[in-house]
Amino acid sequence: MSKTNHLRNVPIFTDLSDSDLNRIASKMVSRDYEKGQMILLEESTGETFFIMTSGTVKVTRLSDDGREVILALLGESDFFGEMSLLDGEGRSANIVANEDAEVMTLSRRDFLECLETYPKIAISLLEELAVRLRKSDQQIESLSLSDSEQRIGITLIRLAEERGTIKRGDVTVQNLPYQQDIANMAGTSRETVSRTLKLLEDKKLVKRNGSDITIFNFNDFRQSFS
Amino acid sequence: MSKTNHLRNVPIFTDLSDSDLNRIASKMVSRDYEKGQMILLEESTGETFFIMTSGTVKVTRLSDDGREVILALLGESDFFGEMSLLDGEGRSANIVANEDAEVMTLSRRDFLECLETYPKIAISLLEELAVRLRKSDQQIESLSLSDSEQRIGITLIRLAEERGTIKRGDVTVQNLPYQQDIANMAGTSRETVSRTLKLLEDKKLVKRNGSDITIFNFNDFRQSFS
DNA sequence: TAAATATTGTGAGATTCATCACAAACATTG
DNA sequence: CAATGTTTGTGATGAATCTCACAATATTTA
Repeated sequence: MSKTNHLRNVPIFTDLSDSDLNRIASKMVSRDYEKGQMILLEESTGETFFIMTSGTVKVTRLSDDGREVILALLGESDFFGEMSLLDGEGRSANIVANEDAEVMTLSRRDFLECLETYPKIAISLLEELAVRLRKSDQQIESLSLSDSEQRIGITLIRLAEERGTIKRGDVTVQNLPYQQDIANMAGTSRETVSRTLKLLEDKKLVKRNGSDITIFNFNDFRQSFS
Repeated sequence: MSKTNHLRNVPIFTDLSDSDLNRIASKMVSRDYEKGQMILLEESTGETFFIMTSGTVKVTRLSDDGREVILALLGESDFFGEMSLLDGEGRSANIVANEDAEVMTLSRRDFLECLETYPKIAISLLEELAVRLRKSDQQIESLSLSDSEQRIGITLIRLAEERGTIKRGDVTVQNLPYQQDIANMAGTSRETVSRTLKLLEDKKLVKRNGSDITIFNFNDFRQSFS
């Protein structure tokens, strides 16, 4: 797919004309990363805006003793790197390729110029940040109030909403992340994830099949873990 | 103080000329709220953008059984209500006047028009949302990784950074929130806050005086709770 | 395919912390 | 200044869940 076509799929660029898209695309550069490779490091100051064209990456924060919190999993058409471009602070998170990934990049200067030139992009970006902030707020609530079963349930819902496929009210997520990663998303331990997944299966709320999981009656499921 | 002068103090408006500020101010309406009064309710759809001119409010989420998570405490020149204006979703949080508060409001239509007309406002708003998102991410990390002492320490740091006064490396926060509110900010229980504050005092890291608290050697303190 | 490595499952014990139940201190109001 | 209501302090207890230690699978590599 051409660079322009990739851009067309990115929410913040959808409002633009073909010629504008081309203008922007011409300033972007492609880069490839292998699974496990660090794309952005905490502490480094941001000079680049990234848009994913394939693969997945995880956005994490690391504590001194090496424990990891996963803030988000991003896939095709998602973007990152905008935060430190916007507020000038250093990176707040690390980004690691979760599988082989391909991205397009825009320099700080071109990115900011883009915002000045196309107010619509700035507004779309505001919408996107509002959505992310809302999700963060929900996660803060869930971490503050819920027990581990709830938090793991909510994490499954997040995964299902982002990469699940629906079939008669049931949602299947293929290639569930490792339990350790789910634990790092849910703020719990790997062992607790193992036990809880089994518990959910015993309750007939989900069915596992290798690394796939099917959530039965997704709407009810979501309801009960609201 | 005039409406225009209030606006001048608000970060997202600082780049504007006097005449632009006046134009915007003329569209704003003042409102007063009494301590404890609900300003915004979860679930209601957002039609208004708010800028605080005096007092403080708390931004909360409530669980079904009435437990509360405090996402932020806002004071003069802070603003809120932009989230659901931007992404069209319902409110994600409640806003309650923590003490008598005075705000200026802008309608949805005028707010969005503002963004279109003054790209600089949109960019400033992006910066502000980036800052908030960064804080949320930090809080998610802290809730995921830290024990209650750490979380309470981090909460004290947040409070000190927002409303503390420095004196020879020590920072004093006057009028600390109630322990219940600190607990709701730190994701722990009121009793644990009580015990932990005493513990920090025993360790000579802080000193309490009625409802004031002084954090000794603030930089070290922040360091050790990073 | 065998061996090596990575991931998941599971029991047992230790630990943190929420909760309950009051007591003490502080503030507010008649 | 009682007295009434709020906020804070503190012990005891139990439940949730983390951690440790391995066993059992699954997956990858040689």
